[in-house]
Amino acid sequence: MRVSREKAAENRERIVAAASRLFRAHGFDGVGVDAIMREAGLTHGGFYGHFGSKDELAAEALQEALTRGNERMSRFTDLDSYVAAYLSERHRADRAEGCGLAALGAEVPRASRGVRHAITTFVAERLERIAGFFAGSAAGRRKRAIATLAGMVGALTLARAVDDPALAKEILAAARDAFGKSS
Amino acid sequence: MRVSREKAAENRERIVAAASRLFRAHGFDGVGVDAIMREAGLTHGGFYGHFGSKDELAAEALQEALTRGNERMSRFTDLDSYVAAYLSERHRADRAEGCGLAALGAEVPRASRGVRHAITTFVAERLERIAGFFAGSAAGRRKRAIATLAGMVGALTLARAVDDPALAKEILAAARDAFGKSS
DNA sequence: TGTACATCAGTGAACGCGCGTTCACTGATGTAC
DNA sequence: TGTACATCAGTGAACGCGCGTTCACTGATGTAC
Repeated sequence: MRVSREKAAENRERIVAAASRLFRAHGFDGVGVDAIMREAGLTHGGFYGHFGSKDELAAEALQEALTRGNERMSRFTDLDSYVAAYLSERHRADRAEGCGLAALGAEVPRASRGVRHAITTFVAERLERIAGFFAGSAAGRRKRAIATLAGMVGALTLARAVDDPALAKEILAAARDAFGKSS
Repeated sequence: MRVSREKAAENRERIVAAASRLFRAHGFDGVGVDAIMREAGLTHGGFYGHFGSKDELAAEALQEALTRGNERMSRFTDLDSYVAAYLSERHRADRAEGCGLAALGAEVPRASRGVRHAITTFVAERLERIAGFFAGSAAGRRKRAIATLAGMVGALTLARAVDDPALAKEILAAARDAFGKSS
């Protein structure tokens, strides 16, 4: 059953969006092509009409997750609300729709070149964005931005890893307090 | 070929040690029972004489990695050298022998109960250890310990993820500077 | 201390299963007249 | 604008492969006398 070019392009986007969510929730190795295509409302056979390999999709899906993350965070104009949104209980609980860096960052070193490149570009962008929240010299703002991004990613990872809800909450609160102040 | 009880116990330890290294290097899903047993110098068939499942081994191997990590870090008596050792180029490059939390932390939320429990205990221990480096009220020291541990784990994750060596180096240096001061 | 036998750690073939990938086919879409 | 045919997005069966796990077997170790 052939489908209109418009519909095919829309299907492709749905595959990327489904992969983006499923990879963040279950890791690159934790989701098969089959599950991704089913989530997108298609059958697995059509996959290779859109992508050369699962790996190629992984790079594109992570890219998409990171871009969407940038868009979502762009509405915050001060460090405090920026960090509070990132280190929220809601973000902790929702890996599938959350930050791709926190969800997949640890898997990146063993992933393909495309995936690593997407992450590198994203980290550079994020650092520039966060540096903009600080005052002072360019070098000082950049160093503070690095410490802030590291603290955000690390705190979210810890809060998600731990199986004690009170400890998770405490980690998020302490990190919001430590990293949410630009002065 | 039966083997002495002593030798069998030693073999079991070698399996755990091999798994601990391979899981940290390639993730829980990235290594098979076969590869672990081969690394331990055995054949895969004997695996289920020692462990009930791969998952059971994963919990024990992570536990071992974290315990060894605590031992390795116990010789540092001040925050500066503690953080410098953790955020070193050497630690960045050697995932297999490095911190289990940084290597596998992101996979923990989707792992078994045993794995999550091991991580939680470890995080609690680490926080107490780091809090000991600070002065002031117990609550204040604890909050600083949380921010420090989050920053350490996040910075190592970022430095490993990025494919630009200069950026990786910059991240480690900035984080050492930000998190290595107890005053 | 020496012998006879039971035990059981480790071996390697085999299992079912799900994975990434391929392919012949279908039938609606796009195009040429 | 309408018809005839080529194109090609999507389907579903099939592929080889590696995975986690099982099992009959082996032969050195441990034990009972």
